[in-house]
Amino acid sequence: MDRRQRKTRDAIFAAFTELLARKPYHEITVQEIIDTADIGRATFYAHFETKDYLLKDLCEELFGHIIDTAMGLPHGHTHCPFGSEEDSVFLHLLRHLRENDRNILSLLSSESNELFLRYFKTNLSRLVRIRLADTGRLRPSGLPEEFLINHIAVSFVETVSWWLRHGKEDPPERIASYFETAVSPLIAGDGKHA
Amino acid sequence: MDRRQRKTRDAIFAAFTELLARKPYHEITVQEIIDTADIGRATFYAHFETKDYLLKDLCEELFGHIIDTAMGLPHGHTHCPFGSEEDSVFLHLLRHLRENDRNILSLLSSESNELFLRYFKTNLSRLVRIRLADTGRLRPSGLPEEFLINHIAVSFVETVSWWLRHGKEDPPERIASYFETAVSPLIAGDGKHA
DNA sequence: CCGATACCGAACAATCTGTACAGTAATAGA
DNA sequence: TCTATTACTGTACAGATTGTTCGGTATCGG
Repeated sequence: MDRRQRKTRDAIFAAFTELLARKPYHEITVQEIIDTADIGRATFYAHFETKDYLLKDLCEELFGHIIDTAMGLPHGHTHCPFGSEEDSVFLHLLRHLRENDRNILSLLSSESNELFLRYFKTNLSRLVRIRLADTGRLRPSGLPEEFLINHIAVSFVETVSWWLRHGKEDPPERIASYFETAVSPLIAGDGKHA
Repeated sequence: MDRRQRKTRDAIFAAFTELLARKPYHEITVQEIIDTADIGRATFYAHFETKDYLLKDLCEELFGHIIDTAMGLPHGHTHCPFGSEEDSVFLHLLRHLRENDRNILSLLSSESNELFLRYFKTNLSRLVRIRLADTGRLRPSGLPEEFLINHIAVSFVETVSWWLRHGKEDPPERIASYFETAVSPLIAGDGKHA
């Protein structure tokens, strides 16, 4: 990809991210993004059809990347579908988030965080689905699979959201344990492993 | 309140609700609302500062009403904080929702349903908080109270959302049981009552 | 019946959007 | 290095939307 394109694209993402930290999404105008990124008007529209598509592309890059990384992780060697507390994917995700890679934490803490939490959830569902399918057996809860996947994904996203709203100082390990406590009763072989 | 005001207000709510069933919130213009409600431009702005405030007022009326009603319900005579499956507040809520009172179901099923689910959650948290405080004891899960309240509220909202996305034909009783299965492990005395 | 109040409808400036176009600068590849 | 291609600039533009103003009319409550 042309170096100019990359620079412009990055400048737009950076400007957009910066603005999102200051004001809600729907109050940000394309004009502001253009001014902040210091680019020509036509240039913006050469890259993104609209502000909504900009958001979409940004989210797909961010969460697609994070989740794909997590999907590539080894699935753990324990009998627990989600791994023991020490090496669960979720703990990995929390640790990764805390590093504020690409300002993803800022976005998830912003006034428009719901937008990002939604994308987070969508991508996370993929991961949960795979993990459940891979490791097979669920506790016989009688819940439809899709319901369960959704429930777990949402629970994690809400846990992250709660983390950011409340004690950001809480270590990822504790947050992960909250999450596990909330959902582990629904998962086979993950009852009380510690 | 002046009869004229009520009529106008209702007309606006009705028009807004109708439009929301057809297109997402952010694609609806004030002009469309005005045209659909068949009122003068200045009249709209005499009632609502902005489209956002219209949404806010509508939601507060809808969910405030529904939750207040539910809060007024007897808290059940069983030992279960949330009542047995047959008379839990949540089952009540599901039944009430199914009646599509004031088109609340349409709104929760619309493309902009996230907007409404958010308000739903906010109001629901109030109810959950009260119920938990009233009936006292939680299962000793070690989770912070606010975390637990949020988790339960979100789980219910997501359950409703799932209900609307999937089998709308499923009876409220079954949906309620899904919800109870998902959260009851966290609540004292509500483990396996059936 | 009458004063108060809500509505109408048209007009208004201000803002934002998305597109077009002609000129300039940077890039990739030979 | 040279060249054809591609991306960016800057301005200008039409169209749409917003929120306000104001004189006139209709409806309400008492």
